[in-house]
Amino acid sequence: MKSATPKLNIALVDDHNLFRKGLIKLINLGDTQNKYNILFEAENGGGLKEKMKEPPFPDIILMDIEMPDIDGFEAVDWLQRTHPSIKILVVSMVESEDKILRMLRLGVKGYLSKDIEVEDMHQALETVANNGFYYSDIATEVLNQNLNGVVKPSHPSANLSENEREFLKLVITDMTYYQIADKMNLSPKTIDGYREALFQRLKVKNRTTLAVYAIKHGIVRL
Amino acid sequence: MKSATPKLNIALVDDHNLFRKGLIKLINLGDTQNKYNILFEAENGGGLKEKMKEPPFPDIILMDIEMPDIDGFEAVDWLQRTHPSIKILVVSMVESEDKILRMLRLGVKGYLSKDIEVEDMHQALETVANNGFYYSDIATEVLNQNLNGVVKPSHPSANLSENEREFLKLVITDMTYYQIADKMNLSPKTIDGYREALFQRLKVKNRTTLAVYAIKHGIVRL
DNA sequence: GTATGACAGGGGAAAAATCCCCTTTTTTTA
DNA sequence: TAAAAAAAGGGGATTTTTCCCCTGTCATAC
Repeated sequence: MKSATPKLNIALVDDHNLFRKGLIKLINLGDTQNKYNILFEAENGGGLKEKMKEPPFPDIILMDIEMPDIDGFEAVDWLQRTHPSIKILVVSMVESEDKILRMLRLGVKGYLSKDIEVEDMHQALETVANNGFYYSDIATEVLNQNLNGVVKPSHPSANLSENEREFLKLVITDMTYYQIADKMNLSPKTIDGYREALFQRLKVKNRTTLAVYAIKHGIVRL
Repeated sequence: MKSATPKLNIALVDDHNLFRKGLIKLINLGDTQNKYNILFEAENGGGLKEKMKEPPFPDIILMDIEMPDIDGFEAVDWLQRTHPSIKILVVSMVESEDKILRMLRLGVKGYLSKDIEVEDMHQALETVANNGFYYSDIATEVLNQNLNGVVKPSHPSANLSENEREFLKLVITDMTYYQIADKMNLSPKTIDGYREALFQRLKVKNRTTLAVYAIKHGIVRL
């Protein structure tokens, strides 16, 4: 059977064979009109470049981010420069805002989390094939916040005094508050005041969670 | 068609829906004798515990390691204590020697990397179903090295008991030791013993530096 | 000028963490 | 299977942390 419109060629770039093979099954499952053709698979950006040396080229590429050697960012960047007409749909388990934003800025047509429903994946493929854009919830959110100049309700960790930062550096050590006071040439009671203020502002309940907060938010380095 | 032997019930524990669904397709693909039945899926250890509250129980569980909340290690530990007859086949992209070894020590029946061939996955399932063991290359290598007494100056954080790891996860929260004891169904005095032992082994002097150590050495995730 | 708020400091008590030394139970191993 | 080694638990004391309420100082805004 020969369809009027030629099939759409799809390529998969992901470093886990089991995931690629499963994804192929899922794509075919939803491809009731038999319009998709899996052109090739690659394990990483390097493998992709290899396959892209000569035609045929895919119309759509499903791309993971975390891969050995040449990762998704590099691969997408390279694709946009060398084959700008190819539509890229990112399929990744990465949920960090930074990385999502970076991918969107590179101009990908879609961003899917790996824990979406199969139907959503089909929908995304369909949309992208028709020159649309498809972002899963988490990516949409990130996008909106950044378009609307949501400068982010200034993180509480943004406005710390110098003394408070110094105090936090010492909080993650094995010094007692009394020793910290001594080192900072302040009264233990003043230190107690810093502690109390930080507990409230950063919404933590004890010294340990304060230390964890400081580390997690990069206020102190390990 | 009714087979003489009842079907083998399989459960999948992995936090990525797309991977689970793909894996199901791949399992069915190789199941020419139609002997496997996917009993349920779970997103993490918590979901697994939920499903394991009452029969029917699976015969084999395919388990990922990295999952939110209750991870693969905890889930396997729990399973071995509560349902020791269930066969566990780890399917993970984790390739760190430490973690592979830890899983093997927990007594899993098999260890598969996510980038194996589909046929190998079928083979592994078959082998485990028949009371065998199946380790993919990387796991076999790790196992051999350690059997041959390639000791490796093991980091003190390498040989922590499961209870100690669980304790460390709770140490970085705002729970008191009393609450931790309660949650782990142990006496506060036992928890105090864990604390003391870890202080000495990891050379730290208080709860805060213990938490910092655990974070710095990747024993707990933020 | 005075109010307001941020910063430094204090008293005192309750809660939690830390330490030291010891017993029982369970598991491993020789 | 007896001995040894972990693991679990306990008593009790000391130190540290946490909390609440309160005083003075200084600057800055009104």
